[in-house]
Amino acid sequence: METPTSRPATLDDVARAAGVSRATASRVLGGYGFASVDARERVGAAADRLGYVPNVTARALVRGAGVRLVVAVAGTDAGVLDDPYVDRLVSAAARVCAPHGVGVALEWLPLDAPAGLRRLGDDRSVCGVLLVNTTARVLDAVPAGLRGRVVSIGTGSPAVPSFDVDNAAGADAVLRHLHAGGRRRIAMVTGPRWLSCAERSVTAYEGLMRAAGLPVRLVTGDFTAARGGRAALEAMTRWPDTDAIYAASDATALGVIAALRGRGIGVPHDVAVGGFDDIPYAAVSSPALTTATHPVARIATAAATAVLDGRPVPPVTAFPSTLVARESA
Amino acid sequence: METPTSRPATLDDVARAAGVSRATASRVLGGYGFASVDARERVGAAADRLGYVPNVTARALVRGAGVRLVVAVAGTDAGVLDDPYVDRLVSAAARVCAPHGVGVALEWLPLDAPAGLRRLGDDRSVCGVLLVNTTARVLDAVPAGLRGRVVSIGTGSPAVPSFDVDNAAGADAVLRHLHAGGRRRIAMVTGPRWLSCAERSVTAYEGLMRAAGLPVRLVTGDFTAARGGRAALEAMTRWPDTDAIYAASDATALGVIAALRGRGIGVPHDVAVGGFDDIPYAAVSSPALTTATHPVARIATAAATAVLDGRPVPPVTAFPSTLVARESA
DNA sequence: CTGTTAGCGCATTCAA
DNA sequence: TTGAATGCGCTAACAG
Repeated sequence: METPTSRPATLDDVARAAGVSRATASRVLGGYGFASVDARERVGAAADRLGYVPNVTARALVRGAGVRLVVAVAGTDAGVLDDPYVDRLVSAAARVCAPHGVGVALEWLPLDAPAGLRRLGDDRSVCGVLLVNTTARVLDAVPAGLRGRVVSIGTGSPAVPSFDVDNAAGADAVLRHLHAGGRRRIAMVTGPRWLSCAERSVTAYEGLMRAAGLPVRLVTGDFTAARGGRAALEAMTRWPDTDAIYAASDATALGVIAALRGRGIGVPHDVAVGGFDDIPYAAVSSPALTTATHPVARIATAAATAVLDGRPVPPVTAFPSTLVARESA
Repeated sequence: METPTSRPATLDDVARAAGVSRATASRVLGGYGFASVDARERVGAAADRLGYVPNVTARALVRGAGVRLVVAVAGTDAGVLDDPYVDRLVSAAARVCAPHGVGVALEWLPLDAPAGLRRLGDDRSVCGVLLVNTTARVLDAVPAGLRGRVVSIGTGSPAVPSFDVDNAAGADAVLRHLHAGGRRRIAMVTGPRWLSCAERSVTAYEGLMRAAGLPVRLVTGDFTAARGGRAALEAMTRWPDTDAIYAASDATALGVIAALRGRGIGVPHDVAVGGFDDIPYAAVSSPALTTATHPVARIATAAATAVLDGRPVPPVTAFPSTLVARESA
């Protein structure tokens, strides 16, 4: 805090003020290598007297490290970025990255042109990539240069470790709850069908229905409330005796409930509704939504931490999803 | 795409492959300065043959530019970061920053120790700061070194341009709607009282109530649904004849509605409820929420763009908020 | 334990 | 119009 109006202090300034060489200053400030107590003290004092802040850019350059973590969301159009789920991922990642001097960038990865990934691999300023909404095609397009610094929030591959919620278990829990409540004609509003991690809950649904000898009633959704509402109406038209709807996301479920209400169908009296995600509004909706947890922030935190640390990661890290029984089912 | 397994190409590689000097290659790739058509062609060809991607880190270092945009959220504790509003801001900023090679970091700024701002000002790797939830104290703590690269999402100051929604107009619109619907005993659940941008809607409320000769009934909230619910109960206890509640945020309003419902109070029949933000779930809640718009993503986009561009910015950029009349009022 | 020496990859003077 | 040289701020060998 010596000269408030001048330019920020550099390592050189600190070294000079402390009467040591730049290398020594670097060592004590960096915390590695040897340094006498005396040197340590003087450098430390000089540093905070001058208000020294290491220049992350220079450090990254010389170490060949990156300064950006890219969140790449695959999808048919840039609209996939307009999703509270993505917001939460990015925000959690940005929070983890901050203390490391790393920033987060958000990009859309065109589903049919995953070649954009090559660019990321060749960009030395990128310290890691978080892939979101992966497909087999996207995973195949991951360049070798990205190995070890790319993870998937969703389905993984041999080259791309996965960090994801256990969709199947979550779906299972909600569906069993529906069944335990006496529901026997359960329709499901899915997520986008191209999304492999969302397919896991569809698989769980189909498996459960078949095992119980119940009809399989699928309507395609896209995780949005608007589409959920339309899907619910479609389901009730095609199968009027439906007594429960399982939605692949809470947003979808809220849309389903709103549409049912609009049709004068009582929830849960006539039709029970279950969701997935346990978003904040699930607790205050009317009726309060029965759903399964989805620890989005924890997942993003773990994923970002993994690429920041750069240590080897198990091929798949599954985060449990547990039932939250409320009023809608 | 010459040698896929080797290290990413550098400017040197491109220059060598094109048979020109590094300086020339830099000029044509950077788009500035002169270069013969021939040189331009050869460098361009070499660049994309080698899959050259400029190293943002090196570029930033030499130009003295930053590589990170820091979103600093002021608050009493780190919990302020757990807010969908913050998520949206960060996400929108990360989207704008991506094409510039800039990443976004998210930090909590302790309300009583805004000295952390000095560190940001002295950090040469920080290209800009987005202040969120500002107070006078925080604004005063903005170091001179940050001038020109810091903006506020909320209240500003002579040194910190403001980008914010027109809270007063939004509050005004909802309150007038309530009044037009015949409500005369309108309570308000506020945001945190230390938050100056949230106080603007309180001021609007008080002004309107006084002008209409109506009672002022304030309960302090914190933008959350949980607190909104408790506040609603408190209001109905203190002033049982209350016929409308204006909440400073949609989350609060949803909490209010849930609490009222729990007490058997009909919305909007007994008590009308208005919110602010127009979050996605406002449209599908039951009853659908009457509220005013809050273009969070647009605000963050404009704010981030302003600091990235580095051009002078007007002291305050207000984003309009308009009424969305639905069922709750 | 410490200082000297080399760069990291790039933009930008200055001369040619 | 181009190339050679310089340095952004820092870390990592290396030699003292």
